[in-house]
Amino acid sequence: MGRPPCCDKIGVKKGPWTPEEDIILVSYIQKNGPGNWRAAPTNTGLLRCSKSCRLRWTNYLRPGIKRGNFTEQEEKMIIHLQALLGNRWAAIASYLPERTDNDIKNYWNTHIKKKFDKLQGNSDEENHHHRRQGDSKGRYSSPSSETTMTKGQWERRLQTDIHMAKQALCDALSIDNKSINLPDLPPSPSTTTYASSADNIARLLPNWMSSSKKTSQTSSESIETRQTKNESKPNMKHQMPPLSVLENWLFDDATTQADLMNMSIEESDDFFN
DNA sequence: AAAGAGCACAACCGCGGTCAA
DNA sequence: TTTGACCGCGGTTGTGCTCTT
Repeated sequence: MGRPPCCDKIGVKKGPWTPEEDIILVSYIQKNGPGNWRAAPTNTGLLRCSKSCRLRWTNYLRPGIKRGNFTEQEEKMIIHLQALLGNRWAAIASYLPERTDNDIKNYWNTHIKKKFDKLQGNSDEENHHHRRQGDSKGRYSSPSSETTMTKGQWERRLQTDIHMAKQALCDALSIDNKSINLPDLPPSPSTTTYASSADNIARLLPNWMSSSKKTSQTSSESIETRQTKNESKPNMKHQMPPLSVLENWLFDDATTQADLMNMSIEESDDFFN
């Protein structure tokens, strides 16, 4: 069909958000809740497209977002979840509720990927395993992109990767179960720039915390504020299973996929040697 | 102190999925 | 069944900041 860009209207503002714009958007969401982004620009008078409003909210203004450096445990989680899920940052972010998918994606691209690049040539297994993740989109979302691979082969390869990733995640979980519960972490050092601190908005809007449905909203509680309106529909990001569920799935699922695993072992020889 | 390089991250772009008419 | 609109996601880019020379 060819959809025209959503932001090609004349007069739609682009670029960094100003504090004033943030306040307007937060005020609007405070009244109406997140969702119905289409109506946000018209109802608020913001010269922004709906997409930009949604992105600004989800990546920055939303309560409960933790900023600053990633902890070692978070990094470990990201690495293993990425191995498990591929570049599905939103899904990964659902297990790190205080981090946005954008943050995780950026962190992966700027930090973790470099670490693996450095390891190239030193550890074959690591390299094979993780380098393959880099083109996961092509492999998983578009099997046809590999010209010689049949659908069956592609599915088996996917199962193989899932199996390997599960093993890796099992290892990580058994190494440090504490990390699963995302214990209280010391406040991360926030940067000084405006755009890196959502607390600015909270300060600008003193009623924000108190007038929301949950009166005393802590960082973790704020996750529940996402369960509003539009978000009643199934959405992995907002119906995040507890990590114990992930653990159970990891261990229980192993039996149900026994056949596939056997198949995968043969396949895996091709991929990891 | 200045200039260039590299880094970090906010924001944009384009595509796919979903749903209603 | 088709079409169009909206939403969400992942990849990519642009820009400001920091580091190095």
